[in-house]
Amino acid sequence: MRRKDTKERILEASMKLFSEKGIRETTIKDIAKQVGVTEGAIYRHFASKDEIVLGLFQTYSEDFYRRLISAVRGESSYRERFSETIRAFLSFCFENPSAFKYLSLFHYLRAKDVKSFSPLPKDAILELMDEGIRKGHVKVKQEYALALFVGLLERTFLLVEAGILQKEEVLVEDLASILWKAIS
Amino acid sequence: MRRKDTKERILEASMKLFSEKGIRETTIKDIAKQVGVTEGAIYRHFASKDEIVLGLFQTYSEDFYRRLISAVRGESSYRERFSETIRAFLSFCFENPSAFKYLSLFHYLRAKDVKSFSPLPKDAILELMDEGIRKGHVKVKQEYALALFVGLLERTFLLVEAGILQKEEVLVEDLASILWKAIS
Amino acid sequence: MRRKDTKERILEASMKLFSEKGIRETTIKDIAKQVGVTEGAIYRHFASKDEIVLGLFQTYSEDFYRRLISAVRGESSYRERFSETIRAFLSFCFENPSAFKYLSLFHYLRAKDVKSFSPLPKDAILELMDEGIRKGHVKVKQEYALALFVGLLERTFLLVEAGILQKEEVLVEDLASILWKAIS
Amino acid sequence: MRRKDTKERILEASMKLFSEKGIRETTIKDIAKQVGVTEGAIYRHFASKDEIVLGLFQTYSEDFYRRLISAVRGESSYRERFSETIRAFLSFCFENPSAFKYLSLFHYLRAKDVKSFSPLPKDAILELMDEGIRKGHVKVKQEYALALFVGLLERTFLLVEAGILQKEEVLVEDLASILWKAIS
DNA sequence: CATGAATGAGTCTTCATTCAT
DNA sequence: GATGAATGAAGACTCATTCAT
Repeated sequence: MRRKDTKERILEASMKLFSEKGIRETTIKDIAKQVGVTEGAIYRHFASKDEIVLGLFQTYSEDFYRRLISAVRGESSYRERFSETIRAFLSFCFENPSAFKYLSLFHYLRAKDVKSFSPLPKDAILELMDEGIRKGHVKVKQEYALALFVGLLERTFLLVEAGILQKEEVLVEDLASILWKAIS
Repeated sequence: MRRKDTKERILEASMKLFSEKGIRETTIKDIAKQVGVTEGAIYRHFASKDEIVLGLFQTYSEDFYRRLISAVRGESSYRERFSETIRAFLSFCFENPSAFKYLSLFHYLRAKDVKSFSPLPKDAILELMDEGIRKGHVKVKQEYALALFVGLLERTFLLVEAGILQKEEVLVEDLASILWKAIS
Repeated sequence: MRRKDTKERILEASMKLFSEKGIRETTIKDIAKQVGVTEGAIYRHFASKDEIVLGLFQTYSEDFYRRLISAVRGESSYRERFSETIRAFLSFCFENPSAFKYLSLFHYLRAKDVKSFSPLPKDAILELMDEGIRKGHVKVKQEYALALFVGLLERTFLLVEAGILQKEEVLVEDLASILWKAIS
Repeated sequence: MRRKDTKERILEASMKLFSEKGIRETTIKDIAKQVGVTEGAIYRHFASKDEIVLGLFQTYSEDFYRRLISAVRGESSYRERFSETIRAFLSFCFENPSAFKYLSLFHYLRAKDVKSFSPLPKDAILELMDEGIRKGHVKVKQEYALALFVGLLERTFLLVEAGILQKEEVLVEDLASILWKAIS
């Protein structure tokens, strides 16, 4: 069982370590130790450290996008889907804090590489905002709407991570009504 | 020898490179080359790479705070100072894009070290929000107000940096009215 | 990989080079070349150069002490053990000239570090002298007895090393009778 | 006054630092700081660090030799000159502990360079022993006599330096009678 | 004479990657 | 599949020495 998915465990360990200490400051040896194997074993599953770094971004970026887009394209009313998307965003953050932090870090350090991935999570939000503008719900510039949406949720997550806000206190409905007010 | 203050030029070059490529991925050699000296020369001015890293954070973090707090503690009405603070925030970002990016990156990579610096830019924003809550202008939780304020402005800046938004299109008054609506 | 124990060979090469050229003037590269590996390989076996330096002192200091103390605590008469100890001293020197020189050098350069090691070779000699004083064989101050014993033997060894005296000419019994006369 | 003999002060500072920390581990900057000038100033007086290192050995080695040989070639009886030489040896050690330690260290680290200096202090002792053998006072091999003489005095000095023996307790006459007994 | 910034050749150390077992 | 010794290219840092002022 354990042995089965060494590859999976390498990815998990890497993401954890990358998000905690940074990519460059995490060594293959660190990852190997965390997984419980030796350095050489990593190379049986990945051709290079960068393959892990890139693979990780791809995997989690896609996952994040899929969760968001599925909320965005739901069946319910626009306002309900608006809330659902916020919920999906925060679920992802709180279920995988390392992953979310890793995605942010990757944006900072590998801005150029980000461009080769598509679709990105923000594309889901943009789709939601586009629809809102077309339907008249969103009255501010699309870019501001995106900046507000992502900015508020990311910062909220960071405040929780920093211990300034308790996860339990973060209410999707509060955030949804604040954002809704801001953009309409 | 070349020009007056090599030390100043080392700091500038470092900030530029750090914000572009990351701290760890910028070498002393890179910095030296950018400045036009050899590696050894760096060490006449700084005891270690980390002294540059930390010094840079201190310098710009203080500068950013000072600009913000001076807007926050201005003479005019609360609403005017609210706008002024946004203007101060964006001025800092657009005048020193590298510096702003560097500060963000530092938060990601050296979260623990950040705690030893005080006051931090966000303390100025918190002061503004506190006053707003006391005076009844701000009706959402202080943390959300902070998250909204910083989140929107940071994201707006990043969109400009990414070329998605033009700097000329960013109007302080638009952002101020969006934020004002969101928090009241 | 080459032969069985690279670690052992690193220690041997280091001691040889340290005793010939000095510690600081021996580089990791020198050691690696002597062993037939590259610099990086050294660090698989030792965390730092100083770990080699300290480890070497510990190993040979202990070995030297053990040989001496076993002669000091032998079964035979005091006078016989006196000779045996001289023999043990010189055996160590002539079997491991590098080691003996290294121990001396370490005393000169790292006097402070020496204090953290115990027991030291001189403790064996002191034990012998103590017994001699108690039993009335040794009539000079303990410190002079120690200085004479170690001083004569060390200098004799150095004269051999310098080619002034031939190893074959050094007779334990001659030295023993000289020392015996001097201290009684 | 002070400024006059910067050269002299460089030599003194160097010797002190070399004997305390080692030659390689003392930097030109260390020396400059101790003297109260900057690095560049050193090079106005000496062409290189090695010129200091070598010059220092020459100066003190000669001085030591001169003091010893003047005792050896005195007017009094052999036995008196024997004591005088011991007194001269210890005077040198206790007046310039750094110098004596430096001479020893130099022997360890630059054994090959030592050969190019002549006469060396030990030549004075050898002359004394030669005469003793010719006149029948010394009955042991010349090399042993040298080893005993130098070995005892050096070790005695080191015991004082290590705080094991008090300088006041070291009596020339005690040492002289011990040595005399040993070699006759 | 002195300063101190700068050079450049090293020195220790790290680490992604390879490979024989 | 896994191990872990070894490689080799870099990276941070040091320091004797030079030189413009």
